Amino acid sequence: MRLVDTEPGQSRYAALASAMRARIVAGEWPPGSAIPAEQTLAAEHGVALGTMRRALDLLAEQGLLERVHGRGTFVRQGLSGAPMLRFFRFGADEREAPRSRILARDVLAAPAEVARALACGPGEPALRLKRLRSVGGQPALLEEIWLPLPAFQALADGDAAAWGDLLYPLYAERCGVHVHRAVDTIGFGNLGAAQARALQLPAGHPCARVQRQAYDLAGRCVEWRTTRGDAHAFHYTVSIT
Amino acid sequence: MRLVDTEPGQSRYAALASAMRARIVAGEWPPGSAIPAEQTLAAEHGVALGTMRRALDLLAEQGLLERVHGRGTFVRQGLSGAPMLRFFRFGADEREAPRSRILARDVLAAPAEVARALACGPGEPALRLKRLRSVGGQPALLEEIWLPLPAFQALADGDAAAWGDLLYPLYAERCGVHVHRAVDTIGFGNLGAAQARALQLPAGHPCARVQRQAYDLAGRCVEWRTTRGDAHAFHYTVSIT
DNA sequence: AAGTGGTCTAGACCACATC
DNA sequence: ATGTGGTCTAGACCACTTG
Repeated sequence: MRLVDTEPGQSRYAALASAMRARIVAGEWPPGSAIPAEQTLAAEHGVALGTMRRALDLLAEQGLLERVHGRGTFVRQGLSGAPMLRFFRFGADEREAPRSRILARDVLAAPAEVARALACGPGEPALRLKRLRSVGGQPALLEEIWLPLPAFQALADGDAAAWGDLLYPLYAERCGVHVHRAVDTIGFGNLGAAQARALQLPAGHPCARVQRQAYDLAGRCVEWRTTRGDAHAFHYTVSIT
Repeated sequence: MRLVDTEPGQSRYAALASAMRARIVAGEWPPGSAIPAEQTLAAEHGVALGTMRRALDLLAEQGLLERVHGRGTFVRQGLSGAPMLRFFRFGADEREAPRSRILARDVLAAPAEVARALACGPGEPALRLKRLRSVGGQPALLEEIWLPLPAFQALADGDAAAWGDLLYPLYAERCGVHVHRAVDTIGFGNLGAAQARALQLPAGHPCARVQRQAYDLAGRCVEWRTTRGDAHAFHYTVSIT
């Protein structure tokens, strides 16, 4: 029977949740796989079923686990799509899948801000991508993406044209990196000359700027991205309570 | 003992939650007051304590109730502040409370879009406010606010200069309207000449536009508001999982 | 001390998915 | 049929708040 350190003031189920989180982050059950049944885990930790359920519910709320009635409890896969387009409304048919094209791929010294976020030494080499996303054949979003380098070496080589339209599944397949959480910071700016050209807009045109930092299960920042698109196409809804 | 219709496929606690929601919306316990103890409610409905707790937890998650250990369970007051400024970063000292000034107050026929949202007949009279919010003495946000009219008659009369800096507490005190939920839609645009003048910016300057619809406990739209501020001061962070 | 919500238990039974 | 998660019960005990 596994014992759990119970800090005073910490409830049993919270301690159990931490313990389970540690086992998941350590890779005991890889993303997408099922963890043992509630009964098994409860017995293993010597607690009542309800207490273990409470712990697992907590982790599910936090997005670490996914519970499926009748099938089991699973470690969540990475974020499915890259829902960058949810911030924009372009006239084109929404059902049509957006297309991606890699405009540039270079190994460069990361700027200070990027290096700090990615936790690689300042000036250390990183992989930089420039990417254009199109909707209905029209250029819509321009992205600049920084990836830390030993981890993403697999993307520095090979044919980028064969990558497909979604990056996160690619990260998972080719580099074993699962994006689990992301923080987007929205701001406003103006397009530089080259950026405007890529988006077929006049230079200096107003743009919405979304700066994203993406994290894996262990909380490491694994992607630093800036996305720009026509400010007039920007549209976002927030519900507050 | 109160009985609850249990639709097939609906769990007991969900049905209980609906029943409690109805009693709250009906005003059985006004905002800010405590509801009876869990034990009492459980007995009243003839269910186990755990089941009633589950129902109340659900309503708490939905923001309808607020649970306080040792004191009781309370019907939530309206949204505390009007956190419109969370969308912006102005240079001024953040600790300093923003100030408000009413620029105009008129009873007018509501435009079609507003009338539809407020569920008053198109062209029926409504109260329109124009309001300027300043931070550190500098004009920052310009607001246009529409309120449905029999309900807000108390604000059509009296001295608007004495209103103070927050509107939602005012709605509660003077009109008995509690704002419980709001939906903000963000976009970018350009300032008209008069708007720019009020904000001390050049005409045509880019602005962020936040369109808010606020709802009371019963789900009625009780406020329609558009807020504009310098697009370059706009700044918002979203976490996704 | 009394009343409130929060935690934990042990067990029964139900609903869903799979073989 | 079996195994999974979801619901519900009845009760004990703990932690926090108030008079």
